[in-house]
Amino acid sequence: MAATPLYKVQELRIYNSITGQKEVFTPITEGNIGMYVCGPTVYSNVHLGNCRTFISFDLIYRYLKHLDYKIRYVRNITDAGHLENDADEGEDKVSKKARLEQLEPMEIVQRYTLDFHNILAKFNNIPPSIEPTATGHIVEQIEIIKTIIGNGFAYEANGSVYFDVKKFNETNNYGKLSGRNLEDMIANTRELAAQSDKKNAQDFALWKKAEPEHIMRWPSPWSDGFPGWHLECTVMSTKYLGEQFDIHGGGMDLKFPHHECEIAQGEAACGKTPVNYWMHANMLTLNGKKMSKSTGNIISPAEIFSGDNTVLGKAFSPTVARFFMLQAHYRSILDFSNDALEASEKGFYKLMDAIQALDMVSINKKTEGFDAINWTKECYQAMNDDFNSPILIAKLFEAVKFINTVKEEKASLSKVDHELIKKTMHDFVFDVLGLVNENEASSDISDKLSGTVELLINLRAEARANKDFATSDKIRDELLAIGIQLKDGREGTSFSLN
RNA sequence: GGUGUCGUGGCCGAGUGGCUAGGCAGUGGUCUGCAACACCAUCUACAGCGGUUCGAAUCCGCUCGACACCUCCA
Repeated sequence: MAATPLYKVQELRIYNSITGQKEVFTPITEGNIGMYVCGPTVYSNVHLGNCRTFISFDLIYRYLKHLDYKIRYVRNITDAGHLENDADEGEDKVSKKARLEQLEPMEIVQRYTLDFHNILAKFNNIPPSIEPTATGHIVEQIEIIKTIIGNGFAYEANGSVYFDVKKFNETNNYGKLSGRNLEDMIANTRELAAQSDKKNAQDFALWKKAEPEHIMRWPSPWSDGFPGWHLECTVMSTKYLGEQFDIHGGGMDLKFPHHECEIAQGEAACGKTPVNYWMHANMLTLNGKKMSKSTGNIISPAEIFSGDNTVLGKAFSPTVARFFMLQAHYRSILDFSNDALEASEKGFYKLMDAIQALDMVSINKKTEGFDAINWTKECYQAMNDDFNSPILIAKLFEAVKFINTVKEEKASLSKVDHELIKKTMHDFVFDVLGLVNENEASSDISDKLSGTVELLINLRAEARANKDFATSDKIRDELLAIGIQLKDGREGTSFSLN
């Protein structure tokens, strides 16, 4: 195996939500990583806010792979157990949608799982290693409930099983992830509804007895019913990654109660804390407020791609939307707007143009005006500092400026540095950031297109040589009108697709 | 009410004790037949008020404002 380049040996630091600090990342097994990310509940189409979280973790997944870690990435599909409302009163989200649309629950699940995969593929997300479903792990969920009851941290009441938070908190710490303490929570809760089977309002369901009208139900020692929402993640992460694993991710809004409950379940079942590094991706906002299905403050990926929404002035490609999101750090709130997206789009094309130009610049004996090795190191430093993609992108634009200067023949570039810049650019832009150069789309069409445009460029050059500027401008302007921009340079005319 | 995060220039968005963030937009120039692209130069900042410090956008306190979680959401 080749020697690891120096710039890869710098420590990777990850902000751990449970300690509130950036920590040096040390996997349980050297060279291997287990990562679990909470996936969607498939009862409706994903919106752009959902996508941001998965794009954030796609960046993380890609970078860890790039660092040559062997990584198993597990992301679940919640197809049962996610209740509409309060755990005592609510209806299962999938069941409700099925009832409303008069479909089988699994038809709902299939429809929105396909939508989810389709949209994430458009954003060029890499699929996870394993994508397990809650309904595929009912048996395991029943087993772990038995274990938790056996360990004394859960109780059965009227066919349902609840996690005994108060009991758990006597020996463990319920609230350590979200920074709450149980006494405060108890002091601040309203009186329990009279019909509740729970001992305390903080207790959460591990198993729910199904009401007669409830369509999704499975037999269990306690009742015909269905598992609680928090349980599936504990079961599936344990099954595929072990009782303790490296990284658990999800949206910031899952920190409490969902992830807090996962910690409690893991500790109650296995006697040890399940996760070493908790990572939370922040929200995408629209009009300064969180995108949220329940408030309707959302924009869908399909609307971005078609431009069919009142806040949008035009359509944007998936890769531009992805680039826009990666220009903010995953832990920062990002506000969506048409202006911000347009700014990102222009920057994105500038980046792509420079990468193309890199194939055409002239090579000299030595490099002047740029330290390619140091620049490469800085790119890694940015990503090693808790996956700081905005700084990485700022660094990439430093190279863009240099490439353009070389193109102008106002700076020189050596063969060795040319290769390094090219490799670093490609590694980070395409492999790590996961961007797609739309100019190089399908090669067959692309070849025919460039042949056609070359012909027009030659005709225009002849016209210009004859000072027939009416003809030359017509060619230029009409190509621009259909999205092909001609660029006159020292070496002749090139073009790009806008 | 409880817990937490944040307030950066026209817009988006990094940084977090002294050193240019970056992108978009603007202005002046170079290039061009005119443009576009590109390049060079340049302009708008760290919510407010105190404090610590040789030095604070960065640390501390207060005030104001915003957001998130505490019910479902990535």
